[in-house]
Amino acid sequence: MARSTFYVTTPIYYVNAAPHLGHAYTTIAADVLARHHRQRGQDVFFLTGTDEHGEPVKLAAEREGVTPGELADRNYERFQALAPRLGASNDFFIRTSDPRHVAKVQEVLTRVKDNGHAYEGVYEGWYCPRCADFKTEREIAEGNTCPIHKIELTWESEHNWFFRLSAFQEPLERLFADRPDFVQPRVRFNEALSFIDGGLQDVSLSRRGLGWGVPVPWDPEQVFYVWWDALLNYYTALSFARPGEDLTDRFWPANLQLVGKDILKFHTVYWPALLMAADLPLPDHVFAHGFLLMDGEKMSKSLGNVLDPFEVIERFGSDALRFYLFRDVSFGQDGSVSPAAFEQRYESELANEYGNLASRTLAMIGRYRDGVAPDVRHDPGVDADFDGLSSRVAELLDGAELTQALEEIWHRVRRLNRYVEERAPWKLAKDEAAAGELDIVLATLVEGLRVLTVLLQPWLPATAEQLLAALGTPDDALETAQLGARRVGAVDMIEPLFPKQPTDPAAA
RNA sequence: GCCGGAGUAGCUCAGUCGGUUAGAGCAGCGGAAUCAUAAUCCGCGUGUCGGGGGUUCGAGUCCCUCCUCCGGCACCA
Repeated sequence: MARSTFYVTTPIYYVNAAPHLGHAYTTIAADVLARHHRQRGQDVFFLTGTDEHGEPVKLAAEREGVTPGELADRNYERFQALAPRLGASNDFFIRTSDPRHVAKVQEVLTRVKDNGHAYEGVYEGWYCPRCADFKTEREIAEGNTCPIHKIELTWESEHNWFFRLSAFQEPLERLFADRPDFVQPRVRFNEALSFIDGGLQDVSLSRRGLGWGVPVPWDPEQVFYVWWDALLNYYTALSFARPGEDLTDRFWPANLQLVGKDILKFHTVYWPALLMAADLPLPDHVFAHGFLLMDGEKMSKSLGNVLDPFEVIERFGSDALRFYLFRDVSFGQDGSVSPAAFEQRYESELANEYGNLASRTLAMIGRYRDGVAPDVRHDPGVDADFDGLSSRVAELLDGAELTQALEEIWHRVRRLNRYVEERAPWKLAKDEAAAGELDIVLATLVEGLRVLTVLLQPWLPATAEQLLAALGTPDDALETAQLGARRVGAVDMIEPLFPKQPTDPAAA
């Protein structure tokens, strides 16, 4: 069924703004999937990076009195540093300012032109001389002025290059008809399709006089409109991510491209059209996730109650953030997050349910069996609860259902806590005659804990590594996520996995 | 305006092909237990499944209609 390779991408992040929770969200989602597919033994490539060209970067640089390249360098660092802090395992980090990317973009877009999909045309519109760019209807401020420079706009026309998007009307309609899972979730598929059904018009391929971008090889006074340059990163990166090696044939087309719903159109209309124009195969799926809201509103720093990923990581660790974001908000939909909700989940689920399950299990093995898990088969009474779990998780993650998959696993965390109460090992321990029964209970608990930890690894990589090491079963391959697939022996006593934290008064 | 979603317990949501007394988590109340990070477990819900109409032996689940909220409707990276 599944290919033996798995290529997943995040959007490349625009260096004009600082990294925030939204960036962390997409990166973590991609990472969960990348880690899961590695657990399946697949050859995985996970790409993220920064988008550095375009007018907004140029303007921001001007404001700060630096060159666009200097601004990009500075902000790139912050995004590049974000991934490891999130526990992300990306295989490469692309910058669109990389000369190898630039060269590849030129190569692909030249082919698009050679294939007859580019033509010279005239773009007309309201123009701001200071921005050196055209303004769209929505960007025009009161009195026909530039919202940035507060000066009057002039009606100008510019000769530049156009991409024949209209020629892909029918191919795109066919794509959406043939592949109902090309765009996920369904609501985004509908949105993209309705956009296409509205009739596609040609779009600018290049901009004149901007300077900060990928030069058009056949018309050096122009640079490619930043979206084309940006979209192509998913393809170009493979050609130079590994020195001396071209990974393109191995990983292209991508299996899954994660995007935010705000950039749906570019990834589900422009992008497949561009690939078709360049004779390149299309990705299997584009998945658009929703927005994280604060108190039901789009995140806004001015409100001051933003869930700051760096602060959360600082206090609770990256695993806790990774868990929370997919636990509290159904992946694919919009949902609210807050520091208070985070702390609630952290304490009740990570500390009390899962963390404490590990603590009580290890403590009982320590206390009753001198730290060695009994070498007996687990209780068949829990088989029904674990049978098919790992394939169910895999099936859900194939549909990028990160929240549902996590929910399935969490049912079993609760199941094991219930099992402890049902069997009351502390009572069995007082009865010599029940020693065999106690062995089974302890073996079942530790084995169940091991299986769940393997399954939780994509969301809780640092925790899983630590706990599996303590159990002496470091293998986290998905095939080991079956009761009885491994046998735990001597275990190490470890500190609480998710120690309780004093409540942050600012988070109330 | 057009198109697409959504409206289910106080809160957040699940409900696959229509079928037994509509579910989960959280919050609340009561209880049990003591292995554990005083962590866990059990019990407790008179919900007009947005309103109305229809199809059906039977509808939260299909059809019509109305109301409310959200999103999309082109160059914003």
